[in-house]
Amino acid sequence: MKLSTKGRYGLRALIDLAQYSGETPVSITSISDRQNISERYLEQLMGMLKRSGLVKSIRGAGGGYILAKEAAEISVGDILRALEGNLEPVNCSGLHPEEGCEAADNCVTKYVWQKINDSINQTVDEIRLDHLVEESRKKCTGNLPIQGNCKN
Amino acid sequence: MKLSTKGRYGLRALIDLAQYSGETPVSITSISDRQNISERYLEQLMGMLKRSGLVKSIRGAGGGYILAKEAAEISVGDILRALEGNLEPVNCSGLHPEEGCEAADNCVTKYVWQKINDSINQTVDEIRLDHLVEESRKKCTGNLPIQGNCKN
DNA sequence: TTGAATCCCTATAAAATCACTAGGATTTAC
DNA sequence: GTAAATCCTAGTGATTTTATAGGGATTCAA
Repeated sequence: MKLSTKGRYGLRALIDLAQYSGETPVSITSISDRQNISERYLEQLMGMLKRSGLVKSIRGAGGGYILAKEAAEISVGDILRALEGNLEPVNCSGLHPEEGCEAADNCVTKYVWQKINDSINQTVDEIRLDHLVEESRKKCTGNLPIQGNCKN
Repeated sequence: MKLSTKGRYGLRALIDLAQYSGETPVSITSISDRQNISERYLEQLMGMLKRSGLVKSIRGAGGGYILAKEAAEISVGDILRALEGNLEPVNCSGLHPEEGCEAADNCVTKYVWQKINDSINQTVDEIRLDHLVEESRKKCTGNLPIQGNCKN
C-alpha cells in the first residue's frame, strides 16, 4: 500500500517547479539539483506529467518546463494519478461499471475497496498545488529548507 | 498504491471464517476451498492474524481457527494493518514523532502523506466485520455467490 | 553557423517485492 | 498409532520498480 518514487518525486518536483517558476522555464537540471532527484529519472516523470497535461515543455537552450495551468487548478490527485495510474487499492474490475465482473453484484469486498478508493481520491483532490507552495513559503522564510536525504 | 494479496485474501478469509464459524473451529482447508486461495499461503496469513490477536487457533485433528473477539469488534483496518503493516502511503519517518526526521518541520509533502494516511485509516476503521458478514448474507440468499476467478 | 543547452524516446540492468512452494515439526482426536 | 490439523522457517521464480545509458531532435545565443 505504498506510493512509488514516481509519485513522491513527482509531487516534490511540481512543488519545486511551481515555486521557482517565473519569467523563464525551469530546467530539469535545476529541479534535480535542488530536490536531489536523478536527472534522467526526473526526465521520465516530467514526460508523464506533460502527457497528462499538467506541465508544458519548452525545448532548446534556455528551455525547461512550466505549469500548464494555474497552481490552484492542479490537485495532488491530478499529479499522483498522472504518475501512479489510478490510486485504487485493488485492481478490481467491479469498480469499473463498463468492465463487468460477474461476481460484482455479490462481492462484499468490492464495497470495501470502493470506500477506500473514494476516500483516497477525495483527500488528494482537495489538496491543491498552490496551497502546498504557500505552505512551503511559510515554513521557509529566507533560508532554504534542509531536505537532507529525505526522498519523500 | 496497491494492497497486496495478503490484505485481499486475508479479508476474504476472515469474512468466510466469521460466516462459517459455529460449534467447531474452521479449518484452513475449508476456507481455502471455498475462497480459492492457496492453502499454504493462507496458512501464513492466518499466522499473522493470530499474532495480531484477531483469531485464535485450535491445534490438532478437528482443529482450526475461530475469531478471537466478536465480529463487531474487529474492523477492516485491524485486519489490513495486521497483514500489510501500516497503511501509510509513504514510509516517512516524519509521520512518527519518535523517529524524528530532521526535515520534518519543513517538509511540505509530509502534510500530504499524513492526510492520505488519516483518511485511509478512518475509512477502514469504520467498517466492521459483522457488517460485511451481514451484507454477504443479504446478497446471497440460499445459493452461494459466484466468485469465479475473482481474487479481490 | 556552430555549439551548448535542453527536451525526447527506447532499451536494459540491478534491486526489491510478491506470491507462492517446500519440508518439516508439533499437537490433538479417535 | 495414525490421520488431521496447525505451526515455523526458508527458498524461489516472476514481476515490478528504480533507475542508467545512449542516442537523437530542437532551439537559442554568440
